[in-house]
Amino acid sequence: MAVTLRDVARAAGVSPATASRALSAPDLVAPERRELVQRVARELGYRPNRAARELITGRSGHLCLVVPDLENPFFSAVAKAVQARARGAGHAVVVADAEEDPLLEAELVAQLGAQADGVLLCSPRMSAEDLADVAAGDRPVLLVNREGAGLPSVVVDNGDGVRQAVRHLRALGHRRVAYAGGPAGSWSDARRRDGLATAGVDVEVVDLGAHAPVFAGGVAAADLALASGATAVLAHNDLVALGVLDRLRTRGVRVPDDVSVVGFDDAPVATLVTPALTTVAVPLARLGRTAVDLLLAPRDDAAPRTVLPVELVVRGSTAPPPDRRPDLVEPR
Amino acid sequence: MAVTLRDVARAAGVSPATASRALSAPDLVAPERRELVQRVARELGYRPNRAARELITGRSGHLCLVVPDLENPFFSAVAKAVQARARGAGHAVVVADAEEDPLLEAELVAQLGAQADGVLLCSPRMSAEDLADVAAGDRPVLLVNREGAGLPSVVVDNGDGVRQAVRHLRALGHRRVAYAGGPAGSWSDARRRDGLATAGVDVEVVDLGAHAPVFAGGVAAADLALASGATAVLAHNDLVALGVLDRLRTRGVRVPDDVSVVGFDDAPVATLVTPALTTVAVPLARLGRTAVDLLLAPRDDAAPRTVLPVELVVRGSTAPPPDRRPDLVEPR
DNA sequence: TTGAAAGCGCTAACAG
DNA sequence: CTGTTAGCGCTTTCAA
Repeated sequence: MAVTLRDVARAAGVSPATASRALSAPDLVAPERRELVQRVARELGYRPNRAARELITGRSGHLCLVVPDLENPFFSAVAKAVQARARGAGHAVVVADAEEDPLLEAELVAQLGAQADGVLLCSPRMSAEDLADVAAGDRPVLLVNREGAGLPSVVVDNGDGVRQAVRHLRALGHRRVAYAGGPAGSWSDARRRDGLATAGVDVEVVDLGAHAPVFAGGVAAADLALASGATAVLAHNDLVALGVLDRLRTRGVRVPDDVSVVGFDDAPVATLVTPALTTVAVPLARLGRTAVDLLLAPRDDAAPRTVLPVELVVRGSTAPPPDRRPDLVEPR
Repeated sequence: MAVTLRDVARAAGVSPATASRALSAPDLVAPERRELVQRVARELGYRPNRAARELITGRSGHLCLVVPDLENPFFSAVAKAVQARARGAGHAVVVADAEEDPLLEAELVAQLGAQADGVLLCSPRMSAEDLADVAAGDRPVLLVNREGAGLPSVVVDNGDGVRQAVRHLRALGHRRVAYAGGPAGSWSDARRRDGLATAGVDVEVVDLGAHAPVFAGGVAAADLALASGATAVLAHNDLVALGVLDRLRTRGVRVPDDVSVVGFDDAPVATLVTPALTTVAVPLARLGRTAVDLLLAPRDDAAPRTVLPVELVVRGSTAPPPDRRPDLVEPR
């Protein structure tokens, strides 16, 4: 059997209450007894029983993180940061993968969130109604990469991101840009479309429709992009951009000579390919850290809506369009 | 306040004991009362308090998964599978990222593992001694991608993997292959070196030394590989292989025309690049699922040591070496 | 088959 | 500042 607080108290010659206080609220105990208890606890290898503590305090020491897909580098980056920050704050993290399924997502939140000190909902795919239901619970919930239901949130400036991307392409001389959008219900995708509509530069944007936020989605989008006559493709995220890149290459289209490609997120994969991806860098680690800080902070005022800045990173996948490069040997 | 078992019992007109049994051990309750209680519980939205249950049963309903780096696609793939399988078995998963740090790893296992129903240690970097300490605890521990300390384990056939890779290269005509190894303490890396030594084919293997199991490690290894005069590089994993690919390209070396590259794992990134990576496919999801099954299975016999098969997947990054391709326009 | 009662390990009043 | 007491929500003897 494990060492209990009673064992420590007995060995230190104090009552269980004093032992408890010496470890959990040191200020309430006389210095010498406090240190005695702490020393004894250490020597005995005492580890508080979380279940017992939770039963009375109502706090489990667990945070719950729900993501649509752990294998997506965006989410694994956030998960890593969340996990690290939570550990620093004395919390363990229960991670749940919703498999891009809105229903499973809602169920996971209900199940796992119930016994957690707080829930981090990352890019939730669930409907606004389900989100409102989630928000109605008593435990704190924080949205990452989505806003809504009056819940506190951390997002990035999606509109500014696409604006930076489009301006970059316009500066290179592109006048017709295709947008390979993300999944239908994606909140961030909607924000990016808004940004596109208000980019304020003389660029025609062709909407390629919704695509799964993965490599295969990009492959499908590439053909549409080519058919659209656009000279540049802005992808929902880096994975999609990579799919575009791959398909273009398969079809004999050179990047960036013939077509430019821009990603979003700056996930680690962005620099794993050639040409390296020009992309809108999202502060992934900061997103995760901020989420934990906000979730754990005392909720004094109204639900805070935090917006983190993004920054275009120009790499090898963007260049002037063919018609702007008369120096090319074979312009077509 | 949440709905408690007492509430359910009262509403159903039975004692708390009966209500408890109706939900946790249905066989012990008369059919009609059982169904009454279950219906009332459902209607009231009753959710058992895990802490209270754990306090008495000793089971938390949590598994603990410790990985060296959540952002490494190998581990995120395993984590995803573990999480899915655990959910199916009614368990939540606490995920911890040890940041490739053996000390932090040991600490995490001690902290988080203590109150979990079982611990999944994936590719642990810790010393054999620390591993033995971990094994000495009372809760079940299962090793993934490592064997040792008399603990049950699930691994893949590393030796067979490198053997398949080397035979493939030999068949293409390569006679000098460089091995870009993984981190110094890596168990799987040691197994692969063993496999290399006993590949049983007429191939000279050049050891490039230890490298971080990430992109940057491969970049460093590429220069060594070039200097070694090898015509093919076998990398510790796909990330390293991608680093090799990138550096070779930067230095003007064509893959696979001048040098062939083989990865290990077949992580999703393997098909995201051009040329797509020839690699030893590891059944990542199966690894995770098997780990959960074994951890949760009643430990009847001695610690099982499961070995999963691997399979070489030939893609575009391997081809005959230059001297075997006299048809090339520019052999050098 | 059911209920009463005890208690898991810990913390939070409440006195002293 | 410290000890006594009670009890968190649940399961599990033990009797009935």
